[in-house]
Amino acid sequence: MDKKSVGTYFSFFNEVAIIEQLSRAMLEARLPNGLIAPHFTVLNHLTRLGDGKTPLDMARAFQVPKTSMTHTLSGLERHGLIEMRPHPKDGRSKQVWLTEEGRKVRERTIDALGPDFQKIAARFPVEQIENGLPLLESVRAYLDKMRDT
Amino acid sequence: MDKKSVGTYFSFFNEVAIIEQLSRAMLEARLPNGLIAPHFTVLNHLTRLGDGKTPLDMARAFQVPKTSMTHTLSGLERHGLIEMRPHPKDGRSKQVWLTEEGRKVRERTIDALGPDFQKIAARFPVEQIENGLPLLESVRAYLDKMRDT
DNA sequence: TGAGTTTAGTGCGATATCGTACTATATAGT
DNA sequence: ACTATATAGTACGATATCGCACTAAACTCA
Repeated sequence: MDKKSVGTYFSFFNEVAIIEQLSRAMLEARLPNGLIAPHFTVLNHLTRLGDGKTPLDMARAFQVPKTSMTHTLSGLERHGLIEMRPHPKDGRSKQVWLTEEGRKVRERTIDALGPDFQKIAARFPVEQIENGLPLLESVRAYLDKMRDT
Repeated sequence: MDKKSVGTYFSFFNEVAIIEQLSRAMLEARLPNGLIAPHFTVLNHLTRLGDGKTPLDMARAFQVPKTSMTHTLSGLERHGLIEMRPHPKDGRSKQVWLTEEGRKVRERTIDALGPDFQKIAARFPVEQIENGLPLLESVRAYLDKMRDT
């Protein structure tokens, strides 16, 4: 592969990494003290897709090592935002449930992000973001597939 | 803003975060022991844009806290991949220079990534990635601008 | 030019990340 | 059913991240 092409792929992943850094900082500025992005991401995931998921489900969903997920969940539990219960069908596994407080924190955070999203929307209409999504989704899916081969 | 739009922006940043996670893992699998993605990113930046940059230059380029950059640079220095020199014009500042070994490690890593890029290129022709880049670049630039206002 | 302000970098501490190794349970193949 | 293998989760340790507080140098502007 020629150097210019390699450079293009590098640029792509580099931009992605910087946006990740900036958007994470933006989110964390709105989170209550002691919570960081991965905590919120879990709350949001469970709210949108339903709770009762297993830790491994979520490690896979975010593509983080399961050992990192254990740590994130223990933080959320310590803050009383989730509850861990044994899995009814699998003795090795657990289920993660949102508490009332967990739902509230998620909602309040989204509200707090309002002004930030307003600013972004003022510059990037939702259609433009929608147009960009399919490429990101397919790259993500492909990297995911690459990983377990 | 309606919920659906908020969801779209969230999805966008969520995809970005997952791609960041996966691409970082891909890179780190090819790095020599003891080096992680931020180390490589610095080596690559200095190679492409020229060394002699200050730590703060690079913290800004990657949008990481300067205290994180200090840590990353100390790791690179410990591995003998960069050299820190006092800044000739500014007594508060420093300059970061690549060592021969630093250039080699960067080059070898890029070579080692060859097969990964091949696979990616087989699914996503470089034109497709190029088409996606402008949106990412402008989102990055805008978030950057938002941050210091 | 001196006092106040800004900027570059670091020390430190709390917490996060993640690889390795482990335990317990489940599943598969015979 | 019995053994071998695979899977879910965690303990632990090395290192990374990043906020806060600090020092030293540079800049500002009256």
